[in-house]
Amino acid sequence: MTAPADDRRAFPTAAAAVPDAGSPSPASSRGRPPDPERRARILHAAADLFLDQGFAHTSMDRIAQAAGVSKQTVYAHFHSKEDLYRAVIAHKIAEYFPEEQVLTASAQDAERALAQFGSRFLALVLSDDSIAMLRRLIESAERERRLVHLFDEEGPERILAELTAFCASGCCAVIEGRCRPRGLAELLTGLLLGPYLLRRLLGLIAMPPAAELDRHARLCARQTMVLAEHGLVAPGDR
Amino acid sequence: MTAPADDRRAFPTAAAAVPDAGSPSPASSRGRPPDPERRARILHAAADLFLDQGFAHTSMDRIAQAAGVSKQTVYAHFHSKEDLYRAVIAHKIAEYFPEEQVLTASAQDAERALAQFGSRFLALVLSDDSIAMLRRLIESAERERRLVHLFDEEGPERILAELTAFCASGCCAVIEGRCRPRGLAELLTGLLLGPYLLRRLLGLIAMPPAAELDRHARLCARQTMVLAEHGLVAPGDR
DNA sequence: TACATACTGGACCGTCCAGTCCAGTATTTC
DNA sequence: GAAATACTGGACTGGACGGTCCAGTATGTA
Repeated sequence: MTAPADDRRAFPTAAAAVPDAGSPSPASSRGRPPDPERRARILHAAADLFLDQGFAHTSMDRIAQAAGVSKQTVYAHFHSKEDLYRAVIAHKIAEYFPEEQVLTASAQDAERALAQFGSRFLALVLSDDSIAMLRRLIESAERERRLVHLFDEEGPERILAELTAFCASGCCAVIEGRCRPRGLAELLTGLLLGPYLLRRLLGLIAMPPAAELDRHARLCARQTMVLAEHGLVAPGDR
Repeated sequence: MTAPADDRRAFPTAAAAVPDAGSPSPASSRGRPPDPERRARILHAAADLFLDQGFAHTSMDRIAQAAGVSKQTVYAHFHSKEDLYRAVIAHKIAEYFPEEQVLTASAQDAERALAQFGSRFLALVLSDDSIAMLRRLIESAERERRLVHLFDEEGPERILAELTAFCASGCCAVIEGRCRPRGLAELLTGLLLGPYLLRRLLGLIAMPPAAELDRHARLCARQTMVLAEHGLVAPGDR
């Protein structure tokens, strides 16, 4: 049910959407061209291994083997292990947060729209793949500041911006004027993730069933509306 | 302002409060006894290094050097690198979550008590040391299930249980009967951590100043009360 | 004093692994 | 076909590091 998982062929294009930290030498147009299919296989294999074993526990030999490619070829496509790691994370970020608009502005009423948003948000953020990526991002947070910022801009910030725009739009007349829309967006996402995020990161619970997430999302939407009506929302500038 | 940091001498006793995964051979009472001071220094140095470099990036030589002790001595006190790591985390857990009762049941009114709890809770959980430990716990979550469960029982679960007990007690008459106390406790902690936890884990923000945390805690307490009055709290059994 | 154990310092071993080299083969452009 | 580049497979290097060994010294108990 989680979005990705089947697109082994989406790599070349998707990877281009991101500051490409990989491939050395632009190469001339003579001779045999590098095989994008191989590059994709390497990236895919590396993603699998890095995301569930972590950087330190994954060897380049293992990646080459899993990709069905010689180690030399891996190094032909990516300068170093760290480069490959960065490329994997950057690619995953692009993969998890597609351009698609998440909030349908034409929703009947605000609460319902927020609940729908909540369901999709939780399904995305709490998915096995997403949690694995977050784990890796957190473990290398000190060493990979750039990646973390890239993630923040492409992920949380973009989603929050969208949600904020929705809250600020005429769509939810009830809310307007009562509180800063950004604060409202942060409140909702906080409520949504509260009971799950840390437990999920620690591996204490599995991905909850969709029905449960839906129920929770509806509750959170309701809570958000009530708090907004009471003017009980923090200023948006955290 | 964060609780620990000064107690280099508290180790021997504190460490005993925890399932001791370290020291080999109970040893007879003859001959020179092992030096608890050295053991403490090792544990302390290891904690510093493990917590801010991570397991993989910390070598035993480096720990021995930082502790001012020979490598052999390190191995005399702890069977292996993993054992030492476990001992460090276990010790940190005991250090961060002291027995002391966090909630003063004699508080004037419930909301005020919850706000006070919130302040202390945030100061504890968001502190640099605590965040570093959480990072390590998350990064090794797949490999160290036992540690994670130990953490959960000694940390989050105990705090939640305390908070739940408080919510269930006669102290907050407003709330009673309206909703499950456990659900209320989870709601409050979720609201408290929402805007901070992930950003902190990712290193996107520094520890917020106490004044800000206080303000946030008061808001969360208010929000919790309002939601409770509306019966808008999830069942406690997630 | 005799014995047992702890500690030091440093050499040492085995392993793992990132990254390189190379000789040969496959593909593509000119 | 020729030149250029990609890919393979495997051997190889160099360094890092967990863990052990040892000879000598310190420090405790009987």
